[in-house]
Amino acid sequence: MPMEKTFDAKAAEPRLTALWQAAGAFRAGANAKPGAGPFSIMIPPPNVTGALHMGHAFNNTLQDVLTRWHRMRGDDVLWQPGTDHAGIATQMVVERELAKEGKVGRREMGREKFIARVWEQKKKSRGNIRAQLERLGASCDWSREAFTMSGAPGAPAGEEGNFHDAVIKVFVEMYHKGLIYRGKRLVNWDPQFETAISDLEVEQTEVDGFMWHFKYPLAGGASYEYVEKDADGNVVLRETRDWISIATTRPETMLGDGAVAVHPSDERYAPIVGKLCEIPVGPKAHRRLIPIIVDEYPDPLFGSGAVKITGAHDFNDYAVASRAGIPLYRLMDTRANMRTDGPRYAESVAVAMSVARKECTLSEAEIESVNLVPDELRGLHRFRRPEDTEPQARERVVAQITAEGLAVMTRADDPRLGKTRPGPDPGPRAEPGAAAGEEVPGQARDGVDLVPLVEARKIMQPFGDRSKVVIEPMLTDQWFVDTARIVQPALEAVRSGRTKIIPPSGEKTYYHWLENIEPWCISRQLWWGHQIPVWYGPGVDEQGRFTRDFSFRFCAVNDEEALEEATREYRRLANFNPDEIQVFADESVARQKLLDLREAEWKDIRAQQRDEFEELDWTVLPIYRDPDVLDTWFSSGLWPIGTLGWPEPTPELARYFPTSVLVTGQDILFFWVARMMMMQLAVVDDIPFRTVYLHGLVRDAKGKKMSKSLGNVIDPLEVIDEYGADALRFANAAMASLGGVLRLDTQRIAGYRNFGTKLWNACRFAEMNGVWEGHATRSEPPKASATANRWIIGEAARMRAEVDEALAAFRFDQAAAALYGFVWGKVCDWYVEFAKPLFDGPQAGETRAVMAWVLDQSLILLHPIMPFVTEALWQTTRADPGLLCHAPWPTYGEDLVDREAEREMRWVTGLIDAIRSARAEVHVPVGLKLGLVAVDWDAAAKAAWGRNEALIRRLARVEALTEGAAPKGSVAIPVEGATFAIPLAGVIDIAAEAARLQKALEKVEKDLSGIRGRLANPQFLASAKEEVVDEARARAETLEAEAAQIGAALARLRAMGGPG
RNA sequence: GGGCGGUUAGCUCAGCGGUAGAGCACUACGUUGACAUCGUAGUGGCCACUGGUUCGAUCCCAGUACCGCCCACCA
Repeated sequence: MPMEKTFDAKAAEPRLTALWQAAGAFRAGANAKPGAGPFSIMIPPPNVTGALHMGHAFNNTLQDVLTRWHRMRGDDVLWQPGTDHAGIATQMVVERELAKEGKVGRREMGREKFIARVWEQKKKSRGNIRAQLERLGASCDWSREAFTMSGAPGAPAGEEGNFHDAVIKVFVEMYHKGLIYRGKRLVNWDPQFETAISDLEVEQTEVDGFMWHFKYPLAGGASYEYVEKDADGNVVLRETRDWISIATTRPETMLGDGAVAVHPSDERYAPIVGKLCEIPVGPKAHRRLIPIIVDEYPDPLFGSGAVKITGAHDFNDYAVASRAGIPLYRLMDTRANMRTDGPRYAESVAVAMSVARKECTLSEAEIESVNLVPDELRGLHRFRRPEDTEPQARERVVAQITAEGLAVMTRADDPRLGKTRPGPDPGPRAEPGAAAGEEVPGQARDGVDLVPLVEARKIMQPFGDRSKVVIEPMLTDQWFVDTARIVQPALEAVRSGRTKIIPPSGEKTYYHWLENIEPWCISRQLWWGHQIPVWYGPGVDEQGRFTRDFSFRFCAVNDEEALEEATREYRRLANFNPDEIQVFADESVARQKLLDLREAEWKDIRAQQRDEFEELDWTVLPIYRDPDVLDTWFSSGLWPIGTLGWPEPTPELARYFPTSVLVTGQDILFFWVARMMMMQLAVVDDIPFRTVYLHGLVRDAKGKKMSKSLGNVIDPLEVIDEYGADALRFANAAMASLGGVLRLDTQRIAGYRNFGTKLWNACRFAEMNGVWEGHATRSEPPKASATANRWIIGEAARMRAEVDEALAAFRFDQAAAALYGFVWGKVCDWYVEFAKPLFDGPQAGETRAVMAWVLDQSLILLHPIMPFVTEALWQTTRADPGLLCHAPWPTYGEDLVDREAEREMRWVTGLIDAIRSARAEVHVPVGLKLGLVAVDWDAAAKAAWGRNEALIRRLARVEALTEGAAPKGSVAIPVEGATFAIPLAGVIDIAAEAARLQKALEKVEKDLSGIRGRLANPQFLASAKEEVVDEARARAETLEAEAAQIGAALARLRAMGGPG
């Protein structure tokens, strides 16, 4: 059956995928030679409900190239696939689905049902990622597909696996080593998902914002002399003030201020340091007073130099407040609405005031219960969102202060005011300027009118990377990994070179981050994830009485063990009957249970005798599990060992860990790579991978980030539909130069599709000429006598070396370039053309054998990058093919390079090029066959001609050769060791030929003058390396000869008496 | 503000001490025993700028400008 003109990727790809799968071709260890060393890659797990995007396509192409390459080389290969449960992202997807289906929300559903629903969703989308990766040709071992939540409680059948065990085990161990701790800290709070997130999940974005300036009156009407000086110390302003000026971008947080801070060196405020000032919000009768303190943090040159300190809602303020012992007053709830809980405002203020006056100190819990939000602001959102029709807390606060005359005023024409007034918060995606409320109405220009100073300015605002809402710093109890204590080995592993990061700039970034690492907040207030294995029970006070604060903690691997441990502990403390301790899933139920106990039962249990104790109607002592789940990155941080079965001592773990290479985007260097390094080293005391290959973000052809809103997203599956997976893969490989920006251009993909067609047609040509008949694949080339055959064998050997070298150095672009250049530039452009005349000659047999070998090598060496078209060709061109993906990778060296043949082919192709070029320049019709005259040639040229005459005549389209002087009206063809002439009397324009030769001569002379100049410089001769000098001499000789030949031709032309 | 990159043909990028390269695009010609998803020939570059090192710099060093990315951030 004759081959089609093009490769039908659409039909072939599924067929080949099935062929590979049926053969188990990608199983761990498939095609491994006896005694082979391991090569393992862990896939960066995509989100389980996700879809493959271009970044994945790129990333997985590179992994697959490496995997296929090593597998063909006979290494013991594992490419471990799997997916990530992706806490926030997946929970978001499912909640959205629920909303779309009009079903009850997550909270109404309850935790257990909701998690079951997420597992359903997982089942639904299961196979998506796999199918998409298979379309790309990814040769993962799907029989080992892993999932970061496998084996978790509630996991349905088919999700057995022990990844969950691994995660819990690590938590428990780290807990007991003190590497994980719980604490009340200021964390980044996402009010959309109502969870804490880590620093890395916060995006700082510049948005249009406003800065308000307010007066905080001094307590009791006190006043001071405010003196402002310029840089030279001259007094520029002196006035008596009974207030201090404060600037803020977040007026609503004023309610929680604990102090006003100034720099210790700031003379302006020295007179009032230590005094109290008034927060100008809330009912006048209950104004709160706060101290004016000194701290290094305020910048005297910025704003008024005085900063309000809101320890519970700002990271810098938190640090100041901690240093100064200023209480931290939380103002908002989990949705960033102003708190509605706790005592009324008046009562809360009274408590806060007595703290400020140092009349009493409060415990953390007591501070927590204080709600300083004025009653009329309670329940409002922190600021007005687009969907809010009414002013929220921020606007109300501003209005109150302004109405009271405590806004700092300025001339209406103050340029700082900007054109707009504060409106609803625009969110991060809004266009610049969209923060606009209404335009400021025209003002009198005489300078008399004064308006509140509200500066319009760009401010950096933190947004949740998934929710895109403004992050609120919140004071909450969270779990942290004490990263400072596990970071050193991770740093050391890279410093020492045990793990290598490429490109090297990645190492610098890695060091920089790890050397300045912050504690890692690992608890998330979500439901989908690994629930933290910690249980809380009632505490026991010094008198041995139970307390209601659930301050006892037990860390264990599951409910049963937690119960056992709790029993042990309570028995020790209170001689307690284990049957009476129960685990509750829900904190509030547990607390209620505890409240239900009669007051008597609380009293001094330890003192009770056992029998007395039993008389009490004591039903149960509740303990409950921490409702939070772990940060997704905590579990994916264990991906390398977790997928290999750890903590079980599996053979795969022994075989494939540490893994060979991690291929991933540099955007998750911190999120994932650094954490895997730290965790693997902390848990199993070994590096997770020997090499980390980092690549950039895939962008569109113009270098823009692909995004739905820009509409420039290129779907890899659509690309595969249109051009085939091989084209996309080749484009990906070709883009992958180290450290470059990745711009994906569909034009380029089309070009590589054409490359596949080119290869296809070269094979089709071979097939039509019976090249494959009786051919057996072998790594050593057949013996050849024809120069072209000897030459192409050497070219193949060079290419093979280049490909191996490039892949070993992760230079996928260079490997791709070498293959492209060989297949198209050497095989198709020259060798196939040479073969045509050779097939008619005495060397037809050897030529067929060599062509078969050369195409075999092309298929083998291209296979890692273009698996489909190469496998398809492999299958169609031989009777008993086996699988190309298991074909042995060649190892022959450059000893196959035949220098003699190479030199001769250079001469032959040079002559052909020169003739073609000359013909084109003097406009000889392509179809016209011309005579050729050897005007002058040496023995080598004669011999080369003799051996390759048929090839030259065919490709240069010339007739038989004659010897003799250049005929009148001929074109001169100077080549090494010979000058040829093409008789064109009457056909050519002598002037045009003269111009052509003149141009050629000028170029040669320009080159020559450079080299002569260098050779004439004694310092060059003295300092340059010997071979450089020799090379220059040789080059000069060649150029001189060429110049002479052209000169002679020109002279002949002139002698002919032409117009030139 | 700190860190890391980049600036080479119209475009996208290689190269990185001694002849400036590729692909695409462009121009002209072309149904030549596989391929028009093609062939042949060609046009196109003070290798960002300024200094320095060197016999010699696109390449090494310093500075400048512009462009990216990451981290931190002034209330």
